Amino acid sequence: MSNLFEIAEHLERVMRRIDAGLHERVPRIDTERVGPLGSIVLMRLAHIEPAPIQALVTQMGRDSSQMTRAIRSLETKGLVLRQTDPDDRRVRLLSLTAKGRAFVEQTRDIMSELVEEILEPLCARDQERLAALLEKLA
Amino acid sequence: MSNLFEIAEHLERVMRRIDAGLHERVPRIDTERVGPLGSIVLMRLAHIEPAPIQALVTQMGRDSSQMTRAIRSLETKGLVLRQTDPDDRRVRLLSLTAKGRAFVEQTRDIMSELVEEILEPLCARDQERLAALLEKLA
DNA sequence: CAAAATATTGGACTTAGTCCACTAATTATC
DNA sequence: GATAATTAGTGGACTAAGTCCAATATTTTG
Repeated sequence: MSNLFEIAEHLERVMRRIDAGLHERVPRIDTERVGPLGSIVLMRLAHIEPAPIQALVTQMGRDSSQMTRAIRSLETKGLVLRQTDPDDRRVRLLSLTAKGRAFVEQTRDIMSELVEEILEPLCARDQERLAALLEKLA
Repeated sequence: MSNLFEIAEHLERVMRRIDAGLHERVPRIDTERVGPLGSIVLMRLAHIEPAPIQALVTQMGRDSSQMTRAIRSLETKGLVLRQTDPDDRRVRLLSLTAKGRAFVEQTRDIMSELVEEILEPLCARDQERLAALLEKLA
């Protein structure tokens, strides 16, 4: 495999563009001022809700005290609901509120817009090929 | 247009895997303890050396005082050379020392190894297709 | 009952990065 | 030749993010 590092470089460049694109969209995305961690938590939660805090901690590799604080902040902003799990009263099950769900939707829309911009140099068929390849990687 | 947000999600997942992979390789990569910014500066420099500090500041969108300090740190570690440009004695031209070049080589090797690991689910032909598509994006 | 797991709190700490103001040297401009 | 602009560096204040540690309360498991 001659050009593995070239692939790494291309990936890095694409990642940098995504980073930059997200950064300049922060004012439009982060209308609730939840910060980067808050956004990621909400996006993650949209996949796995209802989920115990512990699940977020391990899946995201964060510090549990950090996570507690991040979630409290999301809760006071009305984006997340914390309820004790009736089956195991030690755990708090997190779920998105309607407002939280709307936030995630909005974030997804803007991310789609960004991806569209980045994929612009590819024709529709190539875009689908790329999507298929990326899917295989996951 | 299959689903732009799905592509965004796949990209995000791949990026997370790269992040995680790099993170667990930090002890092997960052043998000179240059930190993440130092690494990026060296990698960037490998492309554009010899380059004035200003070029790094603008290309990387960093604070100039931060860059001055990062570069001084790299210089005292013997990874970078700072020489006044004879054509414009205001600017300092940065270049990699042999040690700096070795560091970049090592980093590239480890990144290649990581990319190889991530691309493992793809056959050789698909890997080449992916490389071609990513190249078009740049 | 003892041990383990979940969540939370408080505090100290590090790192990364930003922002600002200022100086010094050199070059460009009028 | 005086003045303005550019490049680089210094010092200091500041914020944000994240880590680490110790301790507690609650609940479940062995």
